[in-house]
Amino acid sequence: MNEFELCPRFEKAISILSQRWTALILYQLMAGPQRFCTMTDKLGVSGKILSERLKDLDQQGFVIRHVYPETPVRIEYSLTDKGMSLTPIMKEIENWSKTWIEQEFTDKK
Amino acid sequence: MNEFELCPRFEKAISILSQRWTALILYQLMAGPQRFCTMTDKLGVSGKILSERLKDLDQQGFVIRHVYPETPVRIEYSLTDKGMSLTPIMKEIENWSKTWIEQEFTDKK
DNA sequence: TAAAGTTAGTTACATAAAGTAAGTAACTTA
DNA sequence: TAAGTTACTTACTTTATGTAACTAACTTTA
Repeated sequence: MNEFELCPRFEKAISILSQRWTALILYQLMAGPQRFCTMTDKLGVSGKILSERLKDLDQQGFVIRHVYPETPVRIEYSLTDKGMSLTPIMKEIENWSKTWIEQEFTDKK
Repeated sequence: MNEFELCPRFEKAISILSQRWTALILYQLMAGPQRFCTMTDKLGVSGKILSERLKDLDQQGFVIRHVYPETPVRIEYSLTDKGMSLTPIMKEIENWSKTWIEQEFTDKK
């Protein structure tokens, strides 16, 4: 009916990026390395989910976890090259939202 | 701590695109107008969810529903300008996946 | 004319994912 | 010794998704 077929790599990319919170976490990290509590505060994500996502993103090679044995311990998460490589996608979404997302939505949660 | 703040429009864009199946449905429609059963077949999404998503996407102005009173009835969904405007984002994701998604994943569901 | 087929859904129920809030470990400061 | 800090984890509730059967409206076939 249609010669157009879903590319498995595209599907996989979408399945990663469309996990709830994942894109926002990666976007947040594009501003630079950040610690756990900063991210929960800025994103409004629970510790439980942030913990899960960072573990996944670490395993998938998007994020690195650095431990600084200060007092109290400081743990920073930062993007790998793979994580950084998503920047053009995020910029494209950012750009799209400026044209197509109504002002009204900027007041809503 | 950081001058970088989450833009509400970006957040809204992400919340739309990261709904499960939504991005794949929009991507699929970029190939041209399609009917309900074609989409369930090609995407592997259940009728229940496809129905929900198409209703939402229609209300949000991404998709239009056309009824052709043939026998049996033919209903086609197509993208509006707003739906089409997501093409650069999809292309960017497609492009990213070619570099960063391993071949191994192309065998997995 | 009754039975079966078609498309585009909906409904009821089961499972998986996410949200909430309290708890923990390891350490320090008051 | 009590309270504070960060980075989590655990137990429980709510929401979202998956599965499979069912429906409406119409037509074709036996």
